[in-house]
Amino acid sequence: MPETGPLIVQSDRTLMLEVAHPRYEACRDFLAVFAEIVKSPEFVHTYKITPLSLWNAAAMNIPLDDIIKGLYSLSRYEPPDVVISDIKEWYGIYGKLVLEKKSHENLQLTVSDPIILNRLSQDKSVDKFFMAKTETGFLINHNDRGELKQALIKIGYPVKDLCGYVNGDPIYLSLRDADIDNRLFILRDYQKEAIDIFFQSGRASGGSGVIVLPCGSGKTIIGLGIISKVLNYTLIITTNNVSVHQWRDELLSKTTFAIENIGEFTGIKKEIKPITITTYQMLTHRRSKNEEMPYLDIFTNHNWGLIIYDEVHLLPAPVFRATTSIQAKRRLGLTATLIREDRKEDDVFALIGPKRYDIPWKTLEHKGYIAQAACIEYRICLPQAEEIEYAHADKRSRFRIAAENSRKNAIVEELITNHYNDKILIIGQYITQLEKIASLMNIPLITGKMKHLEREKLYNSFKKGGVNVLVVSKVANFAVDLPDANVMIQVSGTFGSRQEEAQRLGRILRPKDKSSYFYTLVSKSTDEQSFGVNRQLFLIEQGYKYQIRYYE
DNA sequence: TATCAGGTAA
DNA sequence: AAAAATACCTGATA
Repeated sequence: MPETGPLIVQSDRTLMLEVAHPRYEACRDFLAVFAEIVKSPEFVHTYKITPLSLWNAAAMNIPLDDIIKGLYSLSRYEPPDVVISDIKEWYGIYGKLVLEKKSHENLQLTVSDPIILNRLSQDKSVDKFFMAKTETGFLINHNDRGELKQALIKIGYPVKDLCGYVNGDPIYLSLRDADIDNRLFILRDYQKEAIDIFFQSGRASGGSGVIVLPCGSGKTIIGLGIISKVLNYTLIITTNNVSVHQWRDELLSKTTFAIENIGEFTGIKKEIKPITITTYQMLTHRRSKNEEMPYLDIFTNHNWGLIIYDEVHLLPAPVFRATTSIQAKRRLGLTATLIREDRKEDDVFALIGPKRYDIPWKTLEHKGYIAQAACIEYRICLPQAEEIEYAHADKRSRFRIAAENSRKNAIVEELITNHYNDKILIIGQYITQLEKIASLMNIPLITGKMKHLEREKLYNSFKKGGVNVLVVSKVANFAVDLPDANVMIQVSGTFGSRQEEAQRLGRILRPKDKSSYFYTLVSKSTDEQSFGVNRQLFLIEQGYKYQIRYYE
């Protein structure tokens, strides 16, 4: 047992990782497979082992032995037996409950552990699904496939679903060798790998599940690749209309599929075609509360063979509900983070499927597919008057006072001067704050109020070089058409959203000659600073380090 | 027939 | 715990 590892495993199942250790990076990448970061101060990062990450690791066929051996070789002291046996137990649960097709109507849930079998037959939350008990498990109606898996994961038992899929109506298309502008178009190695793994898993256990890849790494193309393998009627659900058009344009540009076979199902057009693209809002729309959702039956009213859930971390609850009833259809979730701020990760696991593929952001950076980025956090004191206001304010107003710290403006100005050769986006939470920055420095401001045509004009001059700095509100969180930049200055952000921070960094990661800079400005020793810490967790897990600079 | 303002929802 | 943005529908206007 080496006494020099970077990791300390404690019996409360937390892991402490020493940042300055030479094997820090190896250990961080190792932990990403089965643990979650919970705190990341300068010297020691804290992780916790979660059952869900272990199930995802098991579903991706990462050997348990690798995890255990890795822990021993990276730990400073011998890992406590309780932790090792917990890991073995949690990891081992995946695969102990297997759902298979028994007959046309019935499924068989096989439980290969007598203790779990016994426990399940007495559990009130699941026994209603059991039509009959067999020697090794239970008989289930195929209509309960989704609800059962959801209920079981809630009590700690993920199900390995081997029931297979029904095909939808057939289509034909293939990927082009060159896109519509005749640029040669070849799948990158990881894109090919993701497509193959998803499709292969379709034969044995999957054909459903989630692919996790950074923004700008070509998730849409992976979707197209999977459509071209499944070759069935496909429903694509995404977050907004711009993204609907982007999917349509990519289909036209990169596949042989004809435009008359692509439908848009949105507020403007109500088309159902062999490949149909719609939005979550469309599906969950209702005129008023207490009314039903008129479009939610689109899932079952047509013979889809594949459903693609774009940005699966944003999937709304009613779509989860609708998804429980279409477990026999192939389902692909695409996302950059898998983290949901509402802690519904287990619903994604049970209803869309386990994680099938992911690749760390830093790996893509090393391969040159995404740009190198430096993350810098400025901690800025409040000016005296605002400090007093902050001290007297109630909890609710505090965050906003800290966010709108007027000293941030001077720092923004300084950063713009330093980056005179770069493309800069200034992004923030509050319109008043953004208006002030925009008018002080005479920079164009884009908010949700601005008409789309006018936005496009500004995007264009930013792209061409007439404008090099833009101030943008939350529109930039969703705007798919926002041009590339290489500097982002975040003057304020939503409370603790790891997801938002990741998305914003993703904005400046398109590969280019210059490296990228992500500045985040927070008021020192305020609520804003502590929320900032939470925001950064996901990116630190992905290998980004935040430099901290102070402004007294 | 297309477009816009106003209201609602999550 | 809070603000902003989006996308839906309806009904009016040209």
